[in-house]
Amino acid sequence: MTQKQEHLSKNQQIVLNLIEKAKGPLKAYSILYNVQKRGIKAPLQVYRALEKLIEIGKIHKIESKNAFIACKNSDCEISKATAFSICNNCEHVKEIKNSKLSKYLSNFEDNSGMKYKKYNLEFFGLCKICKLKQ
Amino acid sequence: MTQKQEHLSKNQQIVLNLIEKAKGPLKAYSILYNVQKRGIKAPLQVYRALEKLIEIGKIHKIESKNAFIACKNSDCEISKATAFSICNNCEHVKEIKNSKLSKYLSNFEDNSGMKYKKYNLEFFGLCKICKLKQ
DNA sequence: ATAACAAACGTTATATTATAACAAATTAAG
DNA sequence: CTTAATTTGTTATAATATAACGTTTGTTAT
Repeated sequence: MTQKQEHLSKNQQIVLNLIEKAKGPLKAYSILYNVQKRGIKAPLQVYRALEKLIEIGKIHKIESKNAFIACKNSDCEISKATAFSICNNCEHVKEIKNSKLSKYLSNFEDNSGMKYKKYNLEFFGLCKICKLKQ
Repeated sequence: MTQKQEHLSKNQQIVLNLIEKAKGPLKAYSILYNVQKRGIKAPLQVYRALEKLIEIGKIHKIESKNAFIACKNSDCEISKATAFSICNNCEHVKEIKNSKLSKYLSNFEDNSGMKYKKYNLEFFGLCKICKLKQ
């Protein structure tokens, strides 16, 4: 039994704490500004922590926003199947937890002869609240 | 009858020609270097053309790569439903044209009360060729 | 044709996002 | 304990993208 995900380093823990407390996805440099009081001084320190946290599935990158969000699903698993809903108006982002969807996509095959090991899906639209406002 | 997509401007046409000739996705600055002989001098000229071409559905952005690829599907439609397969080894990218998949995703609803207008899906794995090599 | 408006252009400067390279310190495993 | 692997700290720089401005071109409606 490996325990890769058990012990986070100091910087990794600092960055993860911040991301987990946040209401939405955070950008790398915004993370940097917010952890400077905790001793992290350079972008690279943040990016290295982010890289590791992504690798072990604690956070995900929202590619269309270059931002990072805590994993709310299967906390300690390496994430190779991610789906998000993104509001075009208020920018609210939420990870979609839907077993039918994930089953469907994990088993998806086309005629390319390619076996997919990982996917990332981003849905865009208006969230409930923004729909009412408009 | 609008004809938005009919007439591309000079810069838009230059950029589109290059992307359509390319074998894979191109990065913005690589596009820039390749169109300098045609009179485009600044990044912004490229980015503006890209923005327009995306808007009218002639090209797509591969978000995980910050790269741009010609649309091979419904050429002149504004694209709000995109799916790609990406080889982790050779970086080969291909747009997935699969009506079952697109129907499934276009009609997808979860319990968030959000109606999705657009999605982008990226699959990762090893392509046929790279699978053999490894 | 021409006025009025929108779209695209050219240009300079700058903002934002991310990585290279290297040496030192810390931690995990044999 | 000592070797290997990981993480750190640091400086510098690469890569990606947009702001702001004034000009030019293209469209539409008189």
